[in-house]
Amino acid sequence: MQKELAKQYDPKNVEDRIYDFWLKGNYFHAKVENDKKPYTIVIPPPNITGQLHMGHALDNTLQDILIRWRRMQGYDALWLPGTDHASIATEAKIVEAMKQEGITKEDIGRDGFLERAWAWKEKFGGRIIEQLKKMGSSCDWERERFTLDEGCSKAVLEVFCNLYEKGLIYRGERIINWCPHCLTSISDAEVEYEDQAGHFWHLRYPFKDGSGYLELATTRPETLLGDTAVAVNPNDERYKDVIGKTLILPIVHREIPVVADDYVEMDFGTGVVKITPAHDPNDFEVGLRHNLPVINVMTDDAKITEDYPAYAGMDRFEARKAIVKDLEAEGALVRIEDYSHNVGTCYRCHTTVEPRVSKQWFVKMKPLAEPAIDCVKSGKTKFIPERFDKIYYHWMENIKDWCISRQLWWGHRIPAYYCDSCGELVVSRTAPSCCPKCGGSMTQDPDTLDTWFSSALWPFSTLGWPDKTPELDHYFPTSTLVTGYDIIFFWVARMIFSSMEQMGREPFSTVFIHGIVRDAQGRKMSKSLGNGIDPLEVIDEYGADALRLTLATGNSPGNDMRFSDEKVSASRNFANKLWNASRFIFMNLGDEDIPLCLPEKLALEDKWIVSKLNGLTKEVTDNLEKFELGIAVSKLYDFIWDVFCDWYIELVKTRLQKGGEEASSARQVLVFVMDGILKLLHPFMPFITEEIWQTLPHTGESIMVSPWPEYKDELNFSAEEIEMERIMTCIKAVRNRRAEMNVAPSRKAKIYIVSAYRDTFEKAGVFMQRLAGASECEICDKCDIEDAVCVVTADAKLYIPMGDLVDFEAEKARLQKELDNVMKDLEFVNSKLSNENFVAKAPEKVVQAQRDAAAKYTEKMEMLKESIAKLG
RNA sequence: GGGAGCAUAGCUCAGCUGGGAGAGCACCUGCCUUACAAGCAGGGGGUCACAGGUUCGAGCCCUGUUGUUCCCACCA
Repeated sequence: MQKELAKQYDPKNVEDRIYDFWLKGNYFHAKVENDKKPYTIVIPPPNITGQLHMGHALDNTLQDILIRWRRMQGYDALWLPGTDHASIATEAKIVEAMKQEGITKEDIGRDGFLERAWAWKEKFGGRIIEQLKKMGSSCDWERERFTLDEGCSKAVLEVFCNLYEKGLIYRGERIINWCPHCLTSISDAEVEYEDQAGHFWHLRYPFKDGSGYLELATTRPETLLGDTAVAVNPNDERYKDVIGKTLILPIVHREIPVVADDYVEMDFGTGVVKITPAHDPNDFEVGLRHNLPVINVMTDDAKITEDYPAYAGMDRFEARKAIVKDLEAEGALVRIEDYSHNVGTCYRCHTTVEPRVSKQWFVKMKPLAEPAIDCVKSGKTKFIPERFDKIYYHWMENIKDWCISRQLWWGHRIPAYYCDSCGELVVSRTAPSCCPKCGGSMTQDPDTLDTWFSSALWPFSTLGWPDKTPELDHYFPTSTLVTGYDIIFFWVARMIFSSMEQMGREPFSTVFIHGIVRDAQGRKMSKSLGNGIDPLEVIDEYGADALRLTLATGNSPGNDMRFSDEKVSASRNFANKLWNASRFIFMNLGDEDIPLCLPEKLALEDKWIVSKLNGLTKEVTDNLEKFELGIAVSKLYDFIWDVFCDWYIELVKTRLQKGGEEASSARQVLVFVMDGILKLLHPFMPFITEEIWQTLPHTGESIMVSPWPEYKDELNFSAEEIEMERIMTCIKAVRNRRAEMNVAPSRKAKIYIVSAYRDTFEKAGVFMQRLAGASECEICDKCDIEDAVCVVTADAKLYIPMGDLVDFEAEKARLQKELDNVMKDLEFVNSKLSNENFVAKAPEKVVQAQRDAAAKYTEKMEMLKESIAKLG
């Protein structure tokens, strides 16, 4: 570590050095310490792919803030699954290693979905780990990857077999959402609906007996090929007589029945619906009820099958055109209507999904949902903010079975095996050598599991489950899950029911939900819009600390936030301010050893700042306790900039210049307060605080493991706070007046102070000189100076003789205006106090506050009147 | 159709359990005051969306209205 602060704050420099320092010290390694209270945060795995986006940056930042804070509080804080996820800067290291190895983001895969993690490890993991070692990393990267890979696979296998044995996993023919582009099934949660302009094609199906037609409408005429019935509502008078009759399906000329089913709504359209069990979930249900045949008319990639030679091989949308044309030729098309409707699309590629009948694996959700609902209802798991409870309940209560099989090549294979000769199905933790029934050879199901199936096990699979490990014992259930609200269904809900089922208890006690990061215009960042901002580029320009501060500032739970360069730049400016304040302290340290405690004799301003810091410590801790990170950090920002830099440092400059005992105690207080500030700020801005802390006098090896400041009653000096603020009010008032009168700062003038708080203002002389342009200060009982500007505060009257600068008329007008304002204030307060209801019903504290205010205003009014009278 | 969030200064947003409205950025004025011009001092600027209600007192609580964003479900 260097022993001096550079003149210029350079985030890159600071962050590189600190990062290396942490790595060499192995600070990121969590050890299982059973005598310490555990604090565990669950994190999602996708980060390691290097496909970092702002959402990850936000996740990481909030998680890291909490972890660092808890660690400083003495918890055994672990960030799952890693021992090495220091912050988003970790990602920078990985990306750097990738660069060195010539591995591009494209090599890793375009999306950064969870599945890629395993592919990533297999293909590039080793090389990147080697490179990281070469770059000086002493971290146990291998171990982290290990938990990702083998450990989790074992857990997945175990859970799948458990659920199967309990009858909670079944294989069956159902309608599922099929993505013709990805060529896989997707779960309900993975379907995104979007409004699309389309048409309503009104068709008529003739009766077989020639007795006319039934008219109906469809938005997807191509599915007509698979129609196996037409349905009406059983209570519909209009169609009472046609139920049971036979229709001729146009074009195909197949005979289909008219069935009655409650599913049909009488007042929508004509009240007649065509039933295509193979291509619509509702129709499929109707089909089951009426024993209708299921006719699949499309191939995997949504082309018409060979069974319909006229359209075979046509894409579904081409086929639609062709079929409409043929319907028209046949006279079956009545009319076309414009219609806007919701179309389901794949959340990855946004291809229109095709509902499709196929054999898939499902998890029975009803029995799993109940304990999961109870888990939140009973408060074992709490959402922050609370309103997300409702969303969660609603989803859980209306949940359908979860389709978990995917036709993708990456991911965990389903541990199901089929006999090649007799078709026997075996689900097993180990591959069976032969069929238990006929002894034939067996083949494993080629399907893989939904990525969220394994992610749902994260809170315990990463801790070594199903083995009994000390980690699991110590850290489970975990403390906090930090994630965005967009992921509640995908991940959070599934972790809860999986944990309830497998572990018999909640996976975490708190779910801290944040919003999503939007661009400066409030739009969602997306690849198609090209408005995504790469956090690594932001870090390059402003530093990781600035980015973290930006993401933490103004972040209230559950709410979205906008991201803009201006905000990061403001954060960087703050870092710079802190840097310069530290430099100031550093420059004034001298050669003597500064003990890290308060001096015995504290001046007024010392007590003021110490007391303020003490209060801040309590507030920030309380805010963090309530997950109000944004509020906590803005309080720190205000304290550091306004209170510490703009006031305290300025207040002690004179003492420092004077030297001797007074300077020495000032130095001690400066170091003490700065130490507190740095610790409170460390979770938010770890790099710069560590760098500064290392340079200033300190105890301990790293601020990361130094104890979190605590509120202490004996450091509460509320009387001195009030006293100091009386002086500050005067300084502000004088500055204000001088600015109004355009008095050059270089022009000093004597200030006479008349006040009942004589003792206080006896101490104010130096401050008035340095901060209020006073040449000297005199406390007097009464002031008879002519030609003086008069400044009045609630506690004092200050006279500044400024000779020819004083325009008596203007001065009088100013004082009169001030008097008017004070009288207005007084009137307002008095109106309250004269209201009997107020005095009777408001709490005594509030009433007393108003009485005090009235007294203040009266006093000030008297002083102003006196001054005006004096001016003639 | 069901549900949720948001509406506060020109812009982006804070405002904790109700006690005379705040920050950052932008703007205006004056300052290179040996930590900092990425700065310092000062200033202007708000009917807290609208209408009712509860209360001694409402930006905050209740009801309704409007605008806006999102989530869920889905009628062919």
